[in-house]
Amino acid sequence: MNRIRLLVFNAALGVLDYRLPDGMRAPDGSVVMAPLGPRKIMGIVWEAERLPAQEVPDAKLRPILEVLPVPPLSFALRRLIEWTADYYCARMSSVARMVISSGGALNGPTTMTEYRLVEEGDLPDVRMTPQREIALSALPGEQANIRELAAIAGVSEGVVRGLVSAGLIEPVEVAIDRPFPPPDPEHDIPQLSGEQEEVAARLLGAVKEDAFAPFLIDGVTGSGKTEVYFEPMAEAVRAGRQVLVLLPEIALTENFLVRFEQRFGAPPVLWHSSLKSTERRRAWRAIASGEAKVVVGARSALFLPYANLGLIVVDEAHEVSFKQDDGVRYNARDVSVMRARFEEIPVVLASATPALESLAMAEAGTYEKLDLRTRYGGAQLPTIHTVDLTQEEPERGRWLAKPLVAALEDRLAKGEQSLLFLNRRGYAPLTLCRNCGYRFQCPDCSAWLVEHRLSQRLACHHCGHETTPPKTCPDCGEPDCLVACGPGVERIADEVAEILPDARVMVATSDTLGSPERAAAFIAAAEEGAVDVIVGTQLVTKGFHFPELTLVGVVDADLGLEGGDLRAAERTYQQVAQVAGRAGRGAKPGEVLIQTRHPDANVISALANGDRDAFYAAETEARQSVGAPPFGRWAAIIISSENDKEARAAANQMGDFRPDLEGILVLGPAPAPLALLRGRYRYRFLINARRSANLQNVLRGWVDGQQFPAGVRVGIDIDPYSFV
DNA sequence: GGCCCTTGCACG
DNA sequence: GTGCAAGGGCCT
Repeated sequence: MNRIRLLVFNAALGVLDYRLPDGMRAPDGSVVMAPLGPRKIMGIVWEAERLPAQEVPDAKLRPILEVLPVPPLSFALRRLIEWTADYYCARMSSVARMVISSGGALNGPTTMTEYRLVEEGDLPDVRMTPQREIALSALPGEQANIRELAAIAGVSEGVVRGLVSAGLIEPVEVAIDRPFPPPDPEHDIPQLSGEQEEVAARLLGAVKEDAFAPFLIDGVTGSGKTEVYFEPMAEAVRAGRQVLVLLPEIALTENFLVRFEQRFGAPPVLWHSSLKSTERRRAWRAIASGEAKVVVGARSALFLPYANLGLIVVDEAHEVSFKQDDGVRYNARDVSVMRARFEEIPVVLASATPALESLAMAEAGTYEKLDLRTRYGGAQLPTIHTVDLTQEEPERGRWLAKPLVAALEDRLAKGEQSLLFLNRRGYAPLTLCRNCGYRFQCPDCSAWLVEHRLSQRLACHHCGHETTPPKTCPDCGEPDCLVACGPGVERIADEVAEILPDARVMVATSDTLGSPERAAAFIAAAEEGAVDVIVGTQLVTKGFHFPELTLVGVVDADLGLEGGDLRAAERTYQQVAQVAGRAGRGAKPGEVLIQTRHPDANVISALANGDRDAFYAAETEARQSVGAPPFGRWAAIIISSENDKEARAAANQMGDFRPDLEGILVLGPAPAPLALLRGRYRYRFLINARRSANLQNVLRGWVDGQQFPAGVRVGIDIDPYSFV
């Protein structure tokens, strides 16, 4: 009997045994289809001794149906799946799902059908409807499958199908195995500075050695980190190996891609969540076959089945967006290092403001730290001043203090660019009724609706709920009584337009730069000098390089210190330092003005004095005193249900069985700061543990030992970044 | 008795 | 996750 064990793609089932039919070969890591009752299920062949399963007699085993025509998942990737599931208390099947993230890539035809609008000219005469009009105006230039087109146009699939049968949208066959142009490592080798050359040479050596080696590039903003890590990438490509570059935001890739193409003469293979299904299949197959040499992706690219990975680079490694939730709450920075360990290859974390955890690893000698201390091309680091808002209070309804206004006027007169940073999308974070005090709140979340004046809507930033702002108060019925409270980037842009009527102002947020095309257009406009003042969120804190930008204004440096961030001080430091780094990257020196109500706070004074070491020292001490990372560990447990009573009862029940162990402190249950999110009521435990404690085992034991009603969900977040 | 809904469990 | 069978309540 040829028994095989499968990790199946079903969270509840987990592991099932099957029979391998005679003559069929399925080595460990093979992706297979197996029968399950009347249905089919996908699974991965796994080493039986590493995957515990309930014993089942031979007679009950059914034969698997087929082995899918893709390379088996490697030994290293299987170990990574196991490690990730174990460390983050996630199900292995959920992690495996991120590997097989392109369902269609595994089998099926090598062409797919996409649809696009028929060219002008020979349009058949058809009945027009409002929905069809919307589709026709939204779809020029788009080509995708029906579901994706419907999503792009914001109409139902039926409308798109109707247009297909009416002959206004035509099908196009697209081959999914079209090759990607290979990057040429010798295309345009740059002239590096002495300091850059040294770091590049060290990394290049590591790629040649082909062994696990974690590096931390600690380079000031504008020091040319990208050019430095391009060289070991080129070396890996020369050796026929694949390279993975992780970037925190898609909006960043545009600028990155231009530089990449200049260096390598061809674009890299992209991987991010907004790829269309054909693009996704094509990239997945090229990655699995080894044809994709350089993959540039968001965090989800980390779990792809690279055939022959030789190097991982994590740029802006301090970024919090690397820690998010795609079904599994994992930190891409940390998992990258583990992947490199299993693959036995070098990994490079690059940042101007490394996380305290990363610096601690470097200090302990686990990571090799490589410093870039000077800006490339002789540019100077900007001078930084604080503006004390308690002394220089802007008038009511205004947010820019006099010194900042004067500096903006000065730059405009000189024809130089300015950047105003405020980490708040939209026009105003709260809208209320002047008459009765009614506040617009999301029906599904405990959060205010944010006014977006450009798009004329009130939106919840947590769940996506939207309404159009009414003319009268929904509570008291009073007309013209709604007032915007507090600033968002749109409001700051309005204020700039009032103060500087001649200035060309541009808002840069995920709302305005959401797509790669719009991001590219923004960058082009800024580079051409077609913009005088950029008002942006964290999206503009990194990655951009505008030589004429000489002034950076931080509208509210205290904003990040509020709210539920476990590393608020560090995050504020990083954001402000990063955005400050946008100033004076060309020949002209830069200036940074930080508006704050707490100029004496540790973070702010460290920023103003350019004294990073002082900040990190103070932060280290603060973390040490409360046992926060890297000195201790945090975990969060969120219990949620659509029914508040049920959620509270479950949380209290969890509380009754809280672990009482040396070295583990359990706080809670308490309503989570976002007590209602997407219609679910949420309660939270925070767990602080000594490094030596086996935190994951304790949490698993605690959670698994309990039964809850069907509607209750319990989520474990290891190394959480926020309280919410 | 028939019908519908909920619940529990198998599914390898 | 999903389908099916068993059990219970309630209508005809």
